[in-house]
Amino acid sequence: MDSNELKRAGLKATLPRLKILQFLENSEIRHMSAEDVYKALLESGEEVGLATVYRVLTQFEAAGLVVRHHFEGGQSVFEMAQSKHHDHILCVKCGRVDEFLDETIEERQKKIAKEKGYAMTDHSLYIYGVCGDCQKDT
Amino acid sequence: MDSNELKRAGLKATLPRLKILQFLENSEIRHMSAEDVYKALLESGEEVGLATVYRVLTQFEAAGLVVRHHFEGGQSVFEMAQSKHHDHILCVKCGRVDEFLDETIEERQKKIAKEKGYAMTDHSLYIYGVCGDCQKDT
DNA sequence: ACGAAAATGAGAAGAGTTCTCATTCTTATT
DNA sequence: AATAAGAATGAGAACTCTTCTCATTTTCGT
Repeated sequence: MDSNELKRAGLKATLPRLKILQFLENSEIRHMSAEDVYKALLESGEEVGLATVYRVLTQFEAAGLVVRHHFEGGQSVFEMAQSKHHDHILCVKCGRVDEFLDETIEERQKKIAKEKGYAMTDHSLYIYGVCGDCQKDT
Repeated sequence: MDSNELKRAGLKATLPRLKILQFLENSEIRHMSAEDVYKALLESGEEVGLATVYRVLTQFEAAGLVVRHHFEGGQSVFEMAQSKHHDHILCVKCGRVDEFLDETIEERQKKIAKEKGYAMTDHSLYIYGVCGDCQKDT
């Protein structure tokens, strides 16, 4: 029962929130825009307003349930929060997204922030390229 | 005379393009949105349409004269291309932007792309934090 | 089950950016 | 220097993504 997960996050267990959370948890696709979520719910017969999807995803983000990314292309993309932080490498041809974590890079970033006098709050690293499959397709 | 710079880039030396290029070259502020450029030109008495500013900046980007960044907040930010690549560290309070280059991080990224089977085309790294000045202001 | 407070849905509105198309400018050629 | 063809510009419409408004519905503690 996901309602407890919502309650723990300080959110009332409303139907739209439950549907969105379940959908995110069960989807094999890990990175989705608000529109993606909206359409997928529609197709599975669940009616949730688009404004609500945006609102709920923003609330989930604030609650730490999901993480928002700003991939190139302008729109926000969300994924279920995972125990461990990670960065992303994206295929510019097919849109595939892979994840990675590199401790050396993490360390270096902290070091740079310190050197520049910043109290680091966050960082985002995206590597863009052509994935193995797309390299084959000429 | 900047017109040669434009010609070298394969662009006709039109007045709007010259104005925008000169403005970018002479501005102390290095990172500016299309709207910033548009307004600054207006204030200095140079009338250039907003659509033209967007178009020209995109052309400059394609020609390698400027680099486009996607800082958080949705809008594109441009800076004159420099000889050396660099990444950015941004203050979330005052919007200040500093630049850095870390060879270790650069190397690691290439390594990760290779490991994941990607042909790397680009990457973007932004560190967010509170700059020294803003930490003082409580 | 009731009522106060919060959440939702539909559409309007807003921000940033691109598109359309009539007019103007650039440039290669006289 | 004048010309003509093609490219660039400007104004506003249009588009995309996202947030806001507000009347209606839902949630949840009592």
